[in-house]
Amino acid sequence: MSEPRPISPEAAFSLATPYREVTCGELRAGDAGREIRIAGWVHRRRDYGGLIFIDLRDRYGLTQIVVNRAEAPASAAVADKVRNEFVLEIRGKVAPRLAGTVNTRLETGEIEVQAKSVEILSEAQTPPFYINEPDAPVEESLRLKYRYLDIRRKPLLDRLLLRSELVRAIRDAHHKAGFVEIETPILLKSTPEGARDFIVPSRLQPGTVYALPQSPQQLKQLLMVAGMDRYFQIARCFRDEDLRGDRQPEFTQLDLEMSFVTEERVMDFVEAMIVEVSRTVVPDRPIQQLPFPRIDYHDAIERFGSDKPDLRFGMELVDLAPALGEGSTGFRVFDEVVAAGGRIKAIAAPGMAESSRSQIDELVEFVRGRGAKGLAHVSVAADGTAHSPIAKFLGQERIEAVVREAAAKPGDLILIVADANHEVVADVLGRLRQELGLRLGLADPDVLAYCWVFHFPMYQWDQEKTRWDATHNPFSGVLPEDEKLLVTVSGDPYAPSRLDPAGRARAMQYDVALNGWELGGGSVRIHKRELLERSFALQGYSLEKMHELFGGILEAFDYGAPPHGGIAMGIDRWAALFSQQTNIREVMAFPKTQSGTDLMLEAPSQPEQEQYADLGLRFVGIPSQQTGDH
RNA sequence: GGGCUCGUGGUGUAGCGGCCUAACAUGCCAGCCUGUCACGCUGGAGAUCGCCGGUUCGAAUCCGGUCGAGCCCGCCA
Repeated sequence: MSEPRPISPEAAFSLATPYREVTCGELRAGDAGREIRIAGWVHRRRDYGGLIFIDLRDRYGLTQIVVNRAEAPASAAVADKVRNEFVLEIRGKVAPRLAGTVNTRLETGEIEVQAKSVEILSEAQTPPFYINEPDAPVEESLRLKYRYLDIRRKPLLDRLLLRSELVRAIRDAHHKAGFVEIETPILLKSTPEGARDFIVPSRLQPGTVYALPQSPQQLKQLLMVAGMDRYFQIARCFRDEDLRGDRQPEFTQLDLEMSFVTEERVMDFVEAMIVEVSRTVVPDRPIQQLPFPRIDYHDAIERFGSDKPDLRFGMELVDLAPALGEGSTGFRVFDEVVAAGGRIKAIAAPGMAESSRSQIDELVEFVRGRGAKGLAHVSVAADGTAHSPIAKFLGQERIEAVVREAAAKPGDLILIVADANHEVVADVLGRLRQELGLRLGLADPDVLAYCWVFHFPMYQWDQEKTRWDATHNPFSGVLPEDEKLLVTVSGDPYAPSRLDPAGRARAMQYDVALNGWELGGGSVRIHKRELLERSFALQGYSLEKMHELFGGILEAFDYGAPPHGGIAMGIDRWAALFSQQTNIREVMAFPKTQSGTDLMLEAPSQPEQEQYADLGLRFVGIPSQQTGDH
């Protein structure tokens, strides 16, 4: 302890270590003549007998080592044994490369290191896939099993570095804006709403469980009551639901909350933060529109069929009612939909008029798989004339009105969905629009098209449980002008019904979408106890149940809760979009498979009997096995 | 819970009822080579085709089941 510091703080912070003075990415022509030590992995070895080239790699780059058998026979003898992915420490002299042997594709290509000694720090087996050919395809399960090797490869390495920059930029922006970063517990209390919880049995309180947080929602609200004012966290979240390319059982959110704010104020900060982060992390990616478009939820559904519209291209949904006119359309399918109070909408897909029968059949399959009964189409030929299998029902006049209404140009294919349920129409056309937008190359992959979607409905009716279900967050506030709608037709606040005006209430809820992905969502919360109780009653919670589940936060609200609101953003999705990936596993160091297993660590695994015993648990089999026994 | 796709030397693919004693590329091993950088040349080893069962005179190839991976629906504020 009393010894003097061996090295200066500058040196301690530098990348130099006892094994290496320089990294494999930093030597330049100006370093010629230096005697250096360098360490890394063998990227590739080229043996000329009298001359052996070794490309030494670390995460900073690649440096060519030359071993000359005549000049350094001992080093050459070691180099003979060297194989790919061995870890070496080289001592040698930096030398400019001979004329004509400079490698312009390498940042360090002007120099090489003439080895004076080669030491093998670690030997390596032949890896199960190519590390030195980053573009070579490898089955993903193999990459997951040997994730530590995959991370050596440039593409995944670069994405993890970009993610690190993303998180750094997020932290910088928040600190600049006076936010405090606070960690919240991972062992929490189960909450009833939303996704299935991951459960952790308690040993100290046998028979009870913790739940892993689906998000730190309640805690951040408590921090607002605590006066923390501006809080943020890069928070790990857990949801025990089935997986997708953009969904992992554990994932990372930027979670933030602000006090004394309105919807506008939160969106203003978040938008400015997003812009700053984007310009820092991906300066070459243009942001399509500033300020971000703010789209009312109903408009988003009407125009794009989605609450997370991809605004990089148009192809908006068009209501065909005006074109089809009053009375019978002449087409039974449409007439029935109209009679049932449904909707008939369309999109005009540019350049698809010449689609073959089988291509159109494929689109019909696409929409049927998503709940539509069928898909009608009208093609607009190059000469502007419209052709359609349903022309014989509608008549050419109506077909031409459809073309006008859809603003279809020659070469376009108008795709029409009709359904009594207009959610189906919007959803199906929205998905079709997104799919075709990508297929037809209408979406510029470089552009970042952020937008806000706001004023979501507060509730959706849950027919099974006969209650209103919060569409996003049970604490979301209602628009002041809609507060009066939080009542029941029965007059009993604990007896909600489908006909309650609450179904029309709009929430102070906003989502931010990026290129067709939901990037984040948040709201201004209810901070008044009385209103919260009314909202929870509509959601089917008795006073008693409410206290059992949310007692802590309800009590906290009795001690002076400031108006507050915030947002949570998916870091994994953001990183994936920044690195042009459609799968968040590609921006996670150690992701799980679609069945939730970690192929590297072989998790989950069976616990020891002792562990069960400690917890007072016994495994009684999975539910389907149980029923199968009877 | 359901639908679809995939599973062939280390890796990526081809083969899709007999000509397969399984092909190609790359990797791997050995030898040669002093200016390569996806080095080159010569030679060699290496898979019974995820697993189980069935159909057939005959199965990598067809069928059923199963395991694993992926995509999607359901599910997921």
